[in-house]
Amino acid sequence: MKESCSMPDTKVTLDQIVSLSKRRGFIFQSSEIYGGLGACWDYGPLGVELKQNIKNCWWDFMVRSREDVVGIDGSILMHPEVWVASGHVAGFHDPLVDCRESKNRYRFDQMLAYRHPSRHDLPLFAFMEDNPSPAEAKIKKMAKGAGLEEFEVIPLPNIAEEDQARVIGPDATQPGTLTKPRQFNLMFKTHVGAVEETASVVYLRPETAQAIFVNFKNVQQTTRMKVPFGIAQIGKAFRNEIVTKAFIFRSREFEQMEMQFFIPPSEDEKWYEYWREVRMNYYVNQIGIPRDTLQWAPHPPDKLAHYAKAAADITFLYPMGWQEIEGIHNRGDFDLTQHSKHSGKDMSYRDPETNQTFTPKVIETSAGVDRSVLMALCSAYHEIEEVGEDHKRETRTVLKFHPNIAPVSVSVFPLSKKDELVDPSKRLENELRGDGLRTSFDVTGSIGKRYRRQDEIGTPFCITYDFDSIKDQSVTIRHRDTMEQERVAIDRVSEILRRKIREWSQA
RNA sequence: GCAGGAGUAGCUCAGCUGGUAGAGCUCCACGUUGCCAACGUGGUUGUCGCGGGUUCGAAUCCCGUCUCCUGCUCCA
Repeated sequence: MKESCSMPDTKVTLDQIVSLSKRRGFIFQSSEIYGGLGACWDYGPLGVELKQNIKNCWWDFMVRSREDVVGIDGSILMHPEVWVASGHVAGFHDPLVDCRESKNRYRFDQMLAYRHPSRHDLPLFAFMEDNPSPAEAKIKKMAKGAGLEEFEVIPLPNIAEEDQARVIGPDATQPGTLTKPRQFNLMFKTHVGAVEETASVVYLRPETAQAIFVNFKNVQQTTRMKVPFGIAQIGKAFRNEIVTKAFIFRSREFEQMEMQFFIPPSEDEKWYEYWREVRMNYYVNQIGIPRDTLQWAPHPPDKLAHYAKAAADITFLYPMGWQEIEGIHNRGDFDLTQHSKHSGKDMSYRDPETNQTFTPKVIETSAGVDRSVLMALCSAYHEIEEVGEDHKRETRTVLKFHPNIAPVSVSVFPLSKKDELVDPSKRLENELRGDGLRTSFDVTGSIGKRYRRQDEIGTPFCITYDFDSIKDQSVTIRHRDTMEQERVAIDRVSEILRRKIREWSQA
């Protein structure tokens, strides 16, 4: 019997997750043999199972188990006008300026500058349109006798090329530290049709939500759903991120799990509260994330997105700190109103009971699939120090996945590779697979090595078929988290395992 | 985007001031063992991230480039 001591304080690093992901086939870098493509990742055989389980979990919870939510699967390419209506065309094309001195970045079109009309020996003092005071303070110090009232204010984009070198940035002390404005197109552009013409430009959607909004009427009328009800969707979205980050946390191609819940205008506070609670509980109970590694991050009113009335993020304690895993937003009626204006189509809803007509408001829950995968990996990762009888210390790496998301639920081993054990254990595996369990089978190496392999990919249960099994028709179930073993009859294995998985959350 | 660090076997990494690549683990086969990384024997694996330059000769020096990590910044 070995003693084990868990070390929950040992912080997992992103490097450990990246290394394990590659070693065991969870996640590979995209196009690796060509040197990789920035911030793009491929899911391997175990990774795709984990990801699929996470998506299925979400879909079952948000759609199939509820009467008031239905699903859609919208196309990635949409009419370009959709992104004008949604505000993305305007919001995603900001010209930006960097300051080499202060390391700040500014919206070029929001920058102004104080310029002296005649004194070319003086610098130009740039400032943001809502905050002129730092520039004014600098003028007092540096203007060599010229008073503030002598300066004229002009937009920075109107300043001549040759004067750019004299500009002092809003947070800089030296002139000439601002870069030239650069246009960032955060939406991926492509063309419909084989011939590239301006008229054929379309975008890869930067969020899945718009497919839901533009289909609001279609879905409502075909399903005869009554407000309040929700429309859910899982799908890919694309953003040409300037800064990618932290493995699969922020990539340019990613997958979202979104639900837009349509409600009467007066009920938005109530439903906003409701969905925040539902979504937080989901991570704890369905995915098995410890509550103390999850936290709310409300958006302060001045930082809200252009569409949002209120918003809060669920954040998870990743190796790189607290980061967003899901956003719950009160979008108001912004989206339906915008699409109604731009398309000219009526997007309002008539309540059959009150006969009132209104544009529904929307509560959005928007979660990142890839971020959830990373969260699952980070949260599950444990290194446990084992001390053997010979006092040799060794580290056991265990992914403590909730069985709902574990890529493999049960692995079956014959104790020896003799046919008399291999054949019946193989039959047992097939039987379990037939009962809907995700199974694997391993005959190679020692039994201990096989347990450790399964630990490392997070398989919650292993079953060993030994020489006694032939006589007593029983096998050993070995538990990943406790390493305990129990002897059970073969014809009850499937039922017992499925019960353990079902009751896992309550355990 | 800025600053710093790093890219050598599937993984972790060594390889000094230039002399045509190495360890541990993993993996595979056979034998042995028979419930927690066992042992023995044998075996597979590298365009030293990529491109160019210097040199008789480059993993090593120089230039460029790509990718990853960390911090800052940004984020619908």
